[in-house]
Amino acid sequence: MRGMKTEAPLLHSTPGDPAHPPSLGMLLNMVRAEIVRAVEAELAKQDLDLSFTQFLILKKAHQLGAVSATELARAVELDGGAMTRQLDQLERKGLLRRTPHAQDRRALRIELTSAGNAVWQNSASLCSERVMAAAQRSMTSTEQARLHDYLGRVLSALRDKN
Amino acid sequence: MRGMKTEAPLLHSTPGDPAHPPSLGMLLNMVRAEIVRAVEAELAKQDLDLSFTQFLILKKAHQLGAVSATELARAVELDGGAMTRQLDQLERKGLLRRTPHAQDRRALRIELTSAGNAVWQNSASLCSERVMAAAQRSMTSTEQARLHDYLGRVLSALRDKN
DNA sequence: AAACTATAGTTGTCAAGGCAAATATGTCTG
DNA sequence: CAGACATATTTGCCTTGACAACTATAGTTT
Repeated sequence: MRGMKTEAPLLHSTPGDPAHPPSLGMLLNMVRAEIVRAVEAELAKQDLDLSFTQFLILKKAHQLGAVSATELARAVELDGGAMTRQLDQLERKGLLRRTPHAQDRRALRIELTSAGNAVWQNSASLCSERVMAAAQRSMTSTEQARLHDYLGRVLSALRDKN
Repeated sequence: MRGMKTEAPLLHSTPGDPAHPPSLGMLLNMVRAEIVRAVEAELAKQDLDLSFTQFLILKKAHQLGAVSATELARAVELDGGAMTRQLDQLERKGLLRRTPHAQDRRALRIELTSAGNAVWQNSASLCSERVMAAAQRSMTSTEQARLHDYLGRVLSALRDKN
């Protein structure tokens, strides 16, 4: 069972060892990393100084309208503490604002500023559209739907485990 | 009920969100996060003090046999500096060892110890098998193959972009 | 062989995210 | 109503991973 094959597997490995095809988990990791990288590259090309996380926050803030910080955090799957700090940055950039929540004095109301809306609609959203189009261009729309469906099923299978 | 503070922090799947189904990128993120969480939970249940990254390093070290640190880093898609520190930890735990490479005095030869091999074969590998089985249990083997295929195609589409 | 250039590994630095504690406020129960 | 408990946000602490600088060694060129 020991790795007693021919000596010197040591130099020059090209990404993609034929003997060990990437597992599902590895593939997910790689695809996700590639998407993040591509989106950030597109954002930089538009001279937008936004991390992928910040991009997601803008996206959700635009989708959801006025929400609390916690709701936003859940929407982008980010820890509450991390969200506070990202909101600090985005507020400093003038892209969103925190206002007190009318009914709940613990909570905030997070809202895109007009600048934030403009950045989203005129630049940032297009960046992700380009990347996602590139990502899915090798699949028919049927296949795209299937991929989506499979991932959703994998997710429920994992979450329903207990 | 008393004193029960934190349950699963960010794993709420907000059911009331029909207007904005998760995008492909978001789905990938969620599935990956769920797999990482599940594998780490399984590892902890076996009293293995291993992070997901360390789990991956063991896996690849077992798959590849004796390799250089750089090759291992590429195999798990980890930065070289981060790899150094993970190797420090795994060596301290007695799971692998660094020996000088015979032909290249810059390089190392990373090898699982017998303890490392035992941990992998008797515990750690089974953890991921359980998780991956759970993840894929809702799909037929045809569908599993298709999912794998689609992800591979998405990956090449993104990488061949330039 | 000397001079470049590339590569392996280590280390320092930094930003990001997770977790826990703290604070303020809301909600429920007896 | 009082007290217990839950929730929203912030902050501190810690770990991780990316990136860059550095050292040592290989390989290549002249």
